[in-house]
Parts: sequence; structure tokens; C-alpha cells
Amino acid sequence: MSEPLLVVVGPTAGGKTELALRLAERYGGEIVSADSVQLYRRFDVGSGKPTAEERARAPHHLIDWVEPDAPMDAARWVAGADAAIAEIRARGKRPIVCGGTFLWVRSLIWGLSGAPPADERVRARHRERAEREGRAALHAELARVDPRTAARLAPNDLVRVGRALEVFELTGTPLSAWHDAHGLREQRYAARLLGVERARDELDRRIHARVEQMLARGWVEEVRALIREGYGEARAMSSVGYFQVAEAVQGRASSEPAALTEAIWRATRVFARRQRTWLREREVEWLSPDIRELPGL
RNA sequence: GCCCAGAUAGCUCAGUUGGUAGAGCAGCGGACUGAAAAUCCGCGUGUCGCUGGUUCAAUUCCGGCUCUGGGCA
Repeated sequence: MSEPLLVVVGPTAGGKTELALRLAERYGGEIVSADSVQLYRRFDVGSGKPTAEERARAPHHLIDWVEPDAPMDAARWVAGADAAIAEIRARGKRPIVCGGTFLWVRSLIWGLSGAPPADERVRARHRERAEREGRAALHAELARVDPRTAARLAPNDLVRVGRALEVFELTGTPLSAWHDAHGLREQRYAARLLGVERARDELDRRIHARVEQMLARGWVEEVRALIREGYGEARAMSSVGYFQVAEAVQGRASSEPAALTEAIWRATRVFARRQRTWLREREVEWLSPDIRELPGL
């Protein structure tokens, strides 16, 4: 296996972009984004995409990668990231993965089970059934075909219960068996996870400042245009912040600036907490924000 | 100045036919194998505005006061 893949992780607004750029400049790197919103074109202001100046400091990959209504999932992203990493290495450069979508990062490093991709028809049927009979009905059925998965999932967790049911319907093999076979046991890349050390109250302030900056840069106008052009139902429109802006634009929530800022700030803080939970217990090297060199490189 | 309606968790509010109270959101913690910025789970003591009265017992009923809306002057 070649040298360890550098992977910059951490909560939103924590300074991942800056750390990744510094490493790229110092070690001849190119950035591979692991971000489930920045990969969409047109979702610019609110996704925190690197600016033109930042992008000039190092080549970026998988940003503005697909149209807002393109199908996307962990496996597709991993395929794109594999290709980008191979390309970068072939050029003799160093890939630096950077992003806050940790399921995708984990899938890149440890892979996914052999279960098949989503089937939209099956999902539509499940949604309809949950609507009619309640989520508990789906969970009860899962308990019959895959009791182990049912036992670890909350009946209300429609996304996961639906996925487990879908996998069984598609393959006749319970999801728990696919997971047993895979087990997250084999690393696809040797990797170093790097994060920026940041106190919580400082992160809160950075989030708040960033929300105000995004709104000042025309976030509301961006969302209005996206909705006008038919992207109101795009996956990324339900992401943190975009959802709140869309609610305000469509009159379902206050569009008064202070109220909107507050709503986005709160949603983002909640998100940052979930990201923290993902990272806890993982082997992340937490680095000082002003670090210039990476120990061991 | 008068009349009406409010005052209960950080916020918005419900409730107690009198036995000291509970939802949503926020907050804090957690889960996560092809939707992941998604989805979901757990955690609820707060002078029930202040002050008198009635009562075995008042956040609840009655009086006064304060504040906030709205109306009338």
C-alpha cells in the first residue's frame, strides 16, 4: 500500500478548507472534496465552497461535480474519489481528501458492504406504505425478515428501516448478513485523519459569522433562483441552512434577517454536534489551527 | 384614566373541575454500512409575575399591585 492518504475532517466552519490548502501548498497536494452539498453545481453560497482565490491555491476535485438533480450516494462518490485519487497520484501529486460527510469518508477508507444500490421504485412503495400504515408496519415486517437489524433500529428511523427492507427485497439476503460479510474489516486506503483543534464557543462564533457572511453574499437570491428553475426539491435543498432559507423564501418561516440568521445558526450548531459525535472515538489527529507542517511527513 | 386579554422551562405555548405541572423547538448526550448537511434515539425542578385573602392544601378561586398586548377615552 502506498503512503497514507491525508484526510482532513472536523465539524463545519472549523477550518478544514484552510488546513487542507496549507497542506496542499506545503506538500504538493490536490484537494478531493468529501462534501455532500459542494459537489452540486449551483449550490454555491450556502455550501461553503472554497472561493476562487482558495481554488487558485490548489486544484480541487469533486466540487461542482454534478447537476443539482443528479442521483448521488456514498458508492458513486467513492467511485469518483477513487478516480480522482488515482489520477492525482499518477501525476506525482498528493491527494488530500477534505470534507464533513463522514459516512462517505468512512466508505472511502473501509468500503461498503456488497448490498445493492437504492431502488427508487421500492423506496416510493415504502414511503407510501409508511404513510398509509405507519412506520411501525415497516419495522414489524423487517423484524420478520431481518430480526437483528430490526432490533438495532428505531421503528421511526424510516430511512434505515426502509433501506434494510429494500436490501432484503432486492437480494433475499438480510442486510445484517451483508454487514457480517463485510464487517468494515479491510482498509482500502491507509489513512491519517486530521482535524483542526477548536474550542466549542469559538466554533459557535465562527458558525455565526459564516452564516452572516453567506447571507450577505446573496444566499437568499441563490435559493430563490434555484427554486425558480425547478430545483426546489433537489436533495441539497433539504440540507442545513438551505432548508431554512427555502422555508423563508417560500413564506413558511420568517424572512426577517435576524430570525433567518438565528434559524440557520441553530441548525448548523446542531449539525456540528452530530459531526462531533461521528468523530468522537475515531483516531483523529487534532492539530493546532496555525500548524504549517505535518509531523511525520 | 377606564375596559378586555395575557403573564407557566432559554423560546412558543398547553394544563391543573384546588393535591406544587408537560409538549414542540432550543440545549446536552448518543446512533449511523449505497438518502448522511439526510434519518433517528435518550435526557424535563421550573420562586407556574408579585402580594394579601379563602382553604387541611392555591400555580389553579377571590382582592390588590406590576408588566405586556389590544381597545375606549
